[in-house]
Amino acid sequence: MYDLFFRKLNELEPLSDKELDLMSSFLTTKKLRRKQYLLQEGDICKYLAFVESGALKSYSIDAKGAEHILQFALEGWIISDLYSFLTGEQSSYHIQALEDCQLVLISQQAHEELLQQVPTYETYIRLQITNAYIALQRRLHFVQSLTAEERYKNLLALQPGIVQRVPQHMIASYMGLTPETLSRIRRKIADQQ
Amino acid sequence: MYDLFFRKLNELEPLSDKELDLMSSFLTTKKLRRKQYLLQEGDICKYLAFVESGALKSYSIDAKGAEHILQFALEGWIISDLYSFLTGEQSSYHIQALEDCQLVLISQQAHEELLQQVPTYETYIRLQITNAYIALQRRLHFVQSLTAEERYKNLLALQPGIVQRVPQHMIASYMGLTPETLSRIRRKIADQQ
DNA sequence: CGTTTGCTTGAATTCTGTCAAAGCAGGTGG
DNA sequence: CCACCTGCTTTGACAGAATTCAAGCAAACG
Repeated sequence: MYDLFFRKLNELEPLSDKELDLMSSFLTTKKLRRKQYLLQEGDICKYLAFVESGALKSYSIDAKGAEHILQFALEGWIISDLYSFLTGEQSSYHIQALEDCQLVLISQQAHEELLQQVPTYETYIRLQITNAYIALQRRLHFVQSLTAEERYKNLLALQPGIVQRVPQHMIASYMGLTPETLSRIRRKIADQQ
Repeated sequence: MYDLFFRKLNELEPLSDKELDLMSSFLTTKKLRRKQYLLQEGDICKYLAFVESGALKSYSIDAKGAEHILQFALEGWIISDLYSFLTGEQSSYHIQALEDCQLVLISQQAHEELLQQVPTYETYIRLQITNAYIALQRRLHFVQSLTAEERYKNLLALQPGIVQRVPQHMIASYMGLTPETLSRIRRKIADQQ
């Protein structure tokens, strides 16, 4: 149930049996079917969700009803609305399964306890948040300095898994483009070769 | 010298004299003249810089030699290249003073020590990083979902201090626009009224 | 087998970037 | 005190990129 999650932590530092027991006692698991929601706008985000298997997206709906994808999460990733999770404020995002998913849920309380009691957890989470921050910064930088075509090539190179598994119109939404524009960019890249 | 910095920490939790002494012993201060650099591309970022007074920008230079502003920092803000600071890798950013500045510098070593020994520091930094992450997320969301005009109005509403103190072509760079486009947007907004 | 879902294409329109030039301070030295 | 920089902003004309709206096509699904 917690295979991949424990393996990730073990890669940082071997976990004692005591720590494993402690973590098992605080964590829960959840299955989501394709299209089911982990979080909806207006909810308070109660969990960090570690993805054991499957794929999810987080997105918001703007004033005109259009969907804007913020993040995808595949196996081994964590997805959540960190803002809502940490502050207890209402979320303005949705998190939805793109495929059937097996998740490990970390509640706010579990998170607090584990930060205190399991140093490896603390290291892992700090690393994840730092990486998330850096990835976000890089993404913003790319949006500002690269053309859409360059950004798509980048995504192909850096995140091939996502491009393969996620419908193209969602990639477009993630990139801040219309599906038509992305389709034309792909056409152009194909013609170049 | 550390007035504003200590005041910020005190707002979270009153600091003991012992903690104040400890912090003073680890922190250093630095003055920067307008246009001087705190960090240049290729350097390793050795400090978190808390701004006591003045203003700075962090930016990168792209393949075509164009400048892209990532962040501004005014009094009470922290500026750094978190990635380089935390990992020890070379930075791909520059940090430069826009006005004469008075800074509090937190070295990597000081950061480690203070995280361990001053709980209020740990709380403060965690809060800052979380806020930075959330702000970045919101900014990315705005870039994807709002028009340039809407984003500029947003900036005026949320960060009036920056718009007043920073030259307009830098605001344009921060927004990922050319100065000409921003000028036309301002014209359009003015005409609406 | 019909419906849904996703991808592609075309034409018209809007937005943004580029290049070049002119205007407008504030500051400096003569 | 004035003339002249210099840094910054504005404007115009044009080219290129992305969006919008509409239509068509193919694969997947119940």
